[in-house]
Amino acid sequence: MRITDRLGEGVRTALGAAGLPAVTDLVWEVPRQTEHGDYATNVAMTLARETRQAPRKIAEAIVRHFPALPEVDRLEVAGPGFVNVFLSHAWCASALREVLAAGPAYGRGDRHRGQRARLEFVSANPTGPLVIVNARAAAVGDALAHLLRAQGAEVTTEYYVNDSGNQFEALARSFRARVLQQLGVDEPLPDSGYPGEYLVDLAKQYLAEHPAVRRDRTAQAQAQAADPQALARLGRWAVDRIVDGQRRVLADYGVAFDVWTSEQGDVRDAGLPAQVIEELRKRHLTYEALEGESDDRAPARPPRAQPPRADAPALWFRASQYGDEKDRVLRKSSGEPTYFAVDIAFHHALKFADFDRVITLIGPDHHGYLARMRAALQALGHPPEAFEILIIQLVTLLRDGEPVRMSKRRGEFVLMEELLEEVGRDAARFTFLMRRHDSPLDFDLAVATRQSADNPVYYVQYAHARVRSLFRQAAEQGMAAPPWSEVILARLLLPEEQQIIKHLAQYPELVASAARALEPHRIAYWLYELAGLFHPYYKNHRVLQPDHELALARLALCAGVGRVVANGLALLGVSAPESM
RNA sequence: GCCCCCGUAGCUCAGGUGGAUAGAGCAGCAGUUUCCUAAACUGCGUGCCGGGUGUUCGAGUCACCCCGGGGGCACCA
Repeated sequence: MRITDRLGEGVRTALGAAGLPAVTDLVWEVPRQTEHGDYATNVAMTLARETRQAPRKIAEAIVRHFPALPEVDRLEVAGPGFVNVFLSHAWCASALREVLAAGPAYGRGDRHRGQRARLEFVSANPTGPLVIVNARAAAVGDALAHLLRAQGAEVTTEYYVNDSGNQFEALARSFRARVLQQLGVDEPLPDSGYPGEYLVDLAKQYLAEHPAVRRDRTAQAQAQAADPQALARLGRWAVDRIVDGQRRVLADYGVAFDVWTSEQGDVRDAGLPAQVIEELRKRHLTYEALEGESDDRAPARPPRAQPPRADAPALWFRASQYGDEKDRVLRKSSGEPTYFAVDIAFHHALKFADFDRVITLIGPDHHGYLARMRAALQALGHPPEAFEILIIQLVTLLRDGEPVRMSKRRGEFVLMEELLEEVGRDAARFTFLMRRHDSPLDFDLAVATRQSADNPVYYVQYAHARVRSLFRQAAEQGMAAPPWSEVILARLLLPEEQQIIKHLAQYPELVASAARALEPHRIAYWLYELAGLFHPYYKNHRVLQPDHELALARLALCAGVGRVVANGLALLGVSAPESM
């Protein structure tokens, strides 16, 4: 039973005994200052209005009638009417025992048991290698998957490959130009093409694998003639290689996706867009119109945004009925479904097919898309809260304090694999997870490399390594640790020791709240705090020492710290080294 | 013009679902090693929490307005 539940029972008992009304939601918080106890509740303040009594009087009544519990040392009334609870040494001992008994399972819970969540992240366009911001999304997404699973959710991670549409075509044309260039043809890159060097390498590889093409002037001519079939095949070949490369880099990063969904193969070829358009039409949520006819408000838009005039009508979705600022096109006048329609189909027919929760990590440049997506899904009967979007903010890469300009269009970017090579997987992940995912991040490569020893990740990992080292040392001294249940934890009386145990005891609640809020960075911060408690303790108090009983008790404490550090780092996808 | 996000110490950032006297790292300065790993430890902080109004017993946190920064606003994806 959680200590807060136990304390809650005590308060309820006290309220009853004092003749005060019962409360439904009882909030316990950990005060910022230790003088304010280990836990505090504001219940007296919330009851003040209803009972027309002074908060402090109510708090005093609660304290007076609070039952004697072995977990509780004493209670105090403080400030405007807080009830502060100070926990006992006995409780600390049992809390540590719980950590040691649970082991790797410590921190797991069932808050999200029974929930089936589909979690999509990274989903970079298959037009080039992964870059830095993809590494950030991968770190956050993977940690979220771990977090939700730790709370009992069934999570399927998904990578969506946009292997269709304009960008795919631009890629295919660029690749064809590179292949032709390799064949000695003077072929320029298309205007909106991808200039990166990786396509040159891929072109070489392609020709090496297809010696016939190199010799066959017909094939060359065919490619030049822009046969759509041949171009599509060529593009497909390039995209497959590029996606393979992305998959490899992610695997090196420790991120493996459960599902790789292809926009072309799984959504378009399956005919899902037409189905979903039909479904919306049946609900009378569509209409045909030329540009502008639909919109009586005619919002003043920047002149350059004028779309080309179409002479055939397009099919529109009444998104404005569901909170979007205007209606949106589902089917272009050309008869092609828009990306929006394809995406609705993807969400409605695939993502929501077997899942009750859909979480998608996107870049800030896509956030304008959220309103229309939410509108469409709501129109199709999905509750709006089931569709969650997390914005992964941009990473500004610095080198010696100077921003590194990145643009896929210009072919200038720092690759994810270069980042991993330079700063390492653990440091990269932890750095990303030390920030809120929705706030922009400055990442100075030079600093991260040069001062790698100052990186918080090493501070945390070192706490684990120290514990492991301690146990190696203990073993050498012939001090085999007995079952922890036999160790006299009551010997842990130092304030530092009590404080560390209390910190450890908060871990399960922390995991639950980080999972609920979808904020893995809370784990990283908490681990950093734990290391900040442990290192000074280790420095100032000898663990392995003549007092055998005390040595064992301290070993048990260190085992608990090491255990929870390992558990927490595992949630973040960061390793817990045996030694450093 | 409309919408979204951000604004906390010199810098980078934390500040559960509103709680008590707002924190950490870095940078800077001064120290610690006969001692389980110095990737460590100890000490040094005068912040109109961008500004204003409001809600509340209580606002860095919630609402509205303003200022400043970023992003978005296609029959592109």
